[in-house]
Amino acid sequence: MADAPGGENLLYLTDEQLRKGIEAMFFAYRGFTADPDRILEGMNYGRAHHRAIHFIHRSPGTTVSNLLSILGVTKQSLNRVLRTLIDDGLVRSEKGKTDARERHLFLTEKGVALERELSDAQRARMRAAYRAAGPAAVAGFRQVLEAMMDPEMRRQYNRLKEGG
Amino acid sequence: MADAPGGENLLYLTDEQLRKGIEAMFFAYRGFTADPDRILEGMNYGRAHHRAIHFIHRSPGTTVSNLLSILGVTKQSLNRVLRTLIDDGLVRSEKGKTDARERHLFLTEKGVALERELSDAQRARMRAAYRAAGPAAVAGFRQVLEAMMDPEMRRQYNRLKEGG
DNA sequence: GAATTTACGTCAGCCTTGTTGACTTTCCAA
DNA sequence: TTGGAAAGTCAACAAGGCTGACGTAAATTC
Repeated sequence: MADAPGGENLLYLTDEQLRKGIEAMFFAYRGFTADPDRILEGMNYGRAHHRAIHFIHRSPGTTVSNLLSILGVTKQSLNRVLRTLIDDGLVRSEKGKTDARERHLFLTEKGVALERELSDAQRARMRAAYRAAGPAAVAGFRQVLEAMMDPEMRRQYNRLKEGG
Repeated sequence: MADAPGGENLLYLTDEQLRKGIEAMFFAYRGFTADPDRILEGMNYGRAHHRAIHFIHRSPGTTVSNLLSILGVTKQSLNRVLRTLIDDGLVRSEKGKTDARERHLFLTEKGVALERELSDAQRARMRAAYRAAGPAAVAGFRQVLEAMMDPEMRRQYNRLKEGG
């Protein structure tokens, strides 16, 4: 075993190890989205709707611009999705009280029901994976993912974490 | 601390922990693809081209149908991407010797160069994340991702692992 | 009070990347 | 020799990104 000058074993940083990690991310993300995708297909919604629903559920009353910065898309793109969700009665949009330019977003009962269905499916897979891997692996999993984020995204992620 | 009947602490399986994992996957995947996306933007290619290039590099001489099953898209979708890569001289397609129906795919020098550029960027981020998290965390990371895959994808992933 | 900025919505058009369906060509194997 | 598999192609369509331009209402600043 070749150790680094500092004494730390760096075999886990070889290109081969990194490539395995890259491929693991690719295949795992497919699994990660597979169940919600299956539920949404055929009901006129897609992954974009799922993301909006998730974060509105997560932060009820969030504004459009806040959602924009979390999702990292243009307002035109988000608006198209939000429009259908509002028209279909899954999301409610409320004019702000202190700042009437803002729109605060909430899930309706119907929206909550779909969110539940989607997140139940996604959590079930996550739970199975967590259970199979064990608590120590889960801690490592989260550490690596967090380190992989762009700083701005890490801020968003941590802001959500605190809030929850 | 509430332990499970079996004596195992299951706090890491709470809905809250699972939700954090879900959000971590979402934000981390954005970071994961950000650097290659940046390189590809403006040069007529997208993530689909990156994926094709990656797996052709990974398994030189792979057939179209093998690539299809790895990427999980339709042949029409893959063909469009492959067409532009072949036309632009990044990929070479060779009629099979033992089975002439098959097309074996290889990267040209130009293709290898782009693959290198893309994977260098992606590996750099991965390496930074791995280094920040440490070897134990990396092992856990890979364990959880592997457990999250669909069985068929896990087979693909492991086949690639052995090969490499 | 007027001008500017901010938050949001919307129209129009474009691109990538996914889909289905229909069809042809090539070639292996029964 | 014929059926079926592998590959490629054409056409059409949808989701969901993007840019640019424009409008409106409300807040802020000058």
